[in-house]
Amino acid sequence: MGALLVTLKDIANRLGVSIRTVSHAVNGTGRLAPQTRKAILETVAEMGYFPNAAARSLVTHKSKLIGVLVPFLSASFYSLIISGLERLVRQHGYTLLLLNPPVDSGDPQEICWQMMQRKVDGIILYPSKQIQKAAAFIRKTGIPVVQLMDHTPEIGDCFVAVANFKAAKEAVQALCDSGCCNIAMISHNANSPEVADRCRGFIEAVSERLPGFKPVIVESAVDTADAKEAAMKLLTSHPETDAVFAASDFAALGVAQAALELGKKIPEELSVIGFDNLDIASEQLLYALSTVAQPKEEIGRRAGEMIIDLINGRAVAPVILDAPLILRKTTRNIRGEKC
Amino acid sequence: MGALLVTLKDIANRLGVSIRTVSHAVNGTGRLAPQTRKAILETVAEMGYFPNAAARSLVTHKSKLIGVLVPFLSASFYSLIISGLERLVRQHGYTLLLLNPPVDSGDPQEICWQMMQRKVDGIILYPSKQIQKAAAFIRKTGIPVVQLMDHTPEIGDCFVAVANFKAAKEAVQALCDSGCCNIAMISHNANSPEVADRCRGFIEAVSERLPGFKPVIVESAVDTADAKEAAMKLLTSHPETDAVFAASDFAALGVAQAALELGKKIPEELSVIGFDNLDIASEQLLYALSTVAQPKEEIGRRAGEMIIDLINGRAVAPVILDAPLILRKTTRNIRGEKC
DNA sequence: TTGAAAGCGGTACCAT
DNA sequence: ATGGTACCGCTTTCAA
Repeated sequence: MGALLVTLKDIANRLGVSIRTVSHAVNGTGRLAPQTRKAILETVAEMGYFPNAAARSLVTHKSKLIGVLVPFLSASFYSLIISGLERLVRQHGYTLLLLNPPVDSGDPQEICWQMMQRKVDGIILYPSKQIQKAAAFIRKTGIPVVQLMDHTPEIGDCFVAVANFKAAKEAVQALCDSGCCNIAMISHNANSPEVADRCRGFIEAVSERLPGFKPVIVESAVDTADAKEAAMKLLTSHPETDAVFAASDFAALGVAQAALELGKKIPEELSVIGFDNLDIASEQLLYALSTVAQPKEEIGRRAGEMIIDLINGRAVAPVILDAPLILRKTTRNIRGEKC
Repeated sequence: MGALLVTLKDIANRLGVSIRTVSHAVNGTGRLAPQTRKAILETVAEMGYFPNAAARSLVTHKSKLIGVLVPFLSASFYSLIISGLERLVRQHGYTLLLLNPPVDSGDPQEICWQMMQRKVDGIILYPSKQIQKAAAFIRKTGIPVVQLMDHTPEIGDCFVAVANFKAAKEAVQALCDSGCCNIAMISHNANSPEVADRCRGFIEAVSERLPGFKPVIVESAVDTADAKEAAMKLLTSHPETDAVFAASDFAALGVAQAALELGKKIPEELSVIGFDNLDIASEQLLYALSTVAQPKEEIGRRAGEMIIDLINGRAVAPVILDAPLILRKTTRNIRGEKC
């Protein structure tokens, strides 16, 4: 077995050349005699040398590290984003540093510190309430930041998000088109702009298509059980409801549960559309959920491209992706008769 | 605005003390006059200093980084493991370096290189076929490794896995107990030991409880559509089948789809048990899937504890976790009459 | 208790 | 085309 730690110097000594020469051979930089380079590369392979990122980082002031800060890893939502992201940045020689602190707990500064200490070249994060508190701190470091899904100006204005308003509006329009005229919405208590935009989209679609109709919007947690409870109240107090637009797939499933329990037929008596297109939507045995599909991998990919552009000093514009509506079994696709 | 890069030296100069003194103050090491320490800490806060991990790593030969190498981030399976893992290691001052290379493609050595260059203190990985090729390389570096879910001796013998054999056996026994006597299994073509153990558990349970019965095992990909196809063949060629044990939740769902399409009632005419307990199992509207629950977060947590013990030179023993059976709607819980 | 200084493994500038 | 060398920011002996 060879040395556990082969350095440039070791190679240089072995070949009787200078460290600088070996460095250039390894990096493919500078001008070197082809023969010299070849000899070095052979020795490098033979001795099992690989560069020490820390040493390199220390002198170049670059870490080739990208910090990722997302709230949930659970629901496969951010996981897919990260999957797309990882792939892209790796192609550019970057590696992900993954932070996944428990939601809204712990000192945001402390979390950021971890990334600062590592001297990450860029940061990709979801601007949660908690993180927003560290906005000034993050900004002051001057490290490029790409925000995900949402966008807080205090942190910066590079972000990749989804056209929530448009997507929601289209979903609700589709509901109208299929003949629904008593459409309600299940929203989420978070005062997050994404959800707010979905509400606005809902409201605008309704007011355009169903003039005079006063839609009801109820709130629930992003959780099937809680949404079901909310939906039970909604559907009993407003039995005329013939469609529900939910701000998440979890909520949509809660609605469907409630409807089923109340003996409402889906989609004949009640249409349901969710948001996100998680596995739980597509993999329903019966009642495969109609939903607004967030392009998760693409979001990750675009965020990756953006952060790399930023790191390289290129100008970038925010990216807002369309989220197409996927009609499955919880909506009537045939155009029903108008109310 | 202050300097973008405050160093120990800056602090030392400002206070007229030596670098060493500041270093000790920051790290809480060494003996220092309380007043000196206090003054330094104040200046540190004031100037917004934070240590440079690269510099520190260079001299300590420790990176406080743990490399994570898992195949899928998609199905929320590894995501949950990582979630549990991240939380634990962060409490110990470690950060995760996340690698998620496309399954079975790319040079395994190259992937490992990324971690070696970063001088990760420990590695947590799923020993895929691809990674196994780099076993010797990994081993030679002497970096502690904890394997997930499976275990290749060439890589090492620290791992946290699940008692697949036992869990599968218990699941099938439960099927027998509920009165099923024509039990089939959908397995997966991967020659992975985990899946093989599930098959063994299935076979042993069947041969103990249903002497003389020759069970059929068919294979499919870990994919609803493919499993459905396999199940269609199975259920039509063996219409007497009254229960299917699937090696994954996806496969189980495929089976259920096939059954429904063939007009078989679940669970009255066909019981189905899956494996993993993913969201898609628990969040089924109808037919909430009975399944073997892999304790994902705990797997992550235990792997985290193990790698840290390893890093600290403590002795560790492999961990094999139980995976409890969760009975939901796709099994008859009432004890049916024996065949 | 504190300071000076020697590296850790690289990069890059300045000579040669 | 190549060698010598001054750092990068930090930890850690060794002296004082």
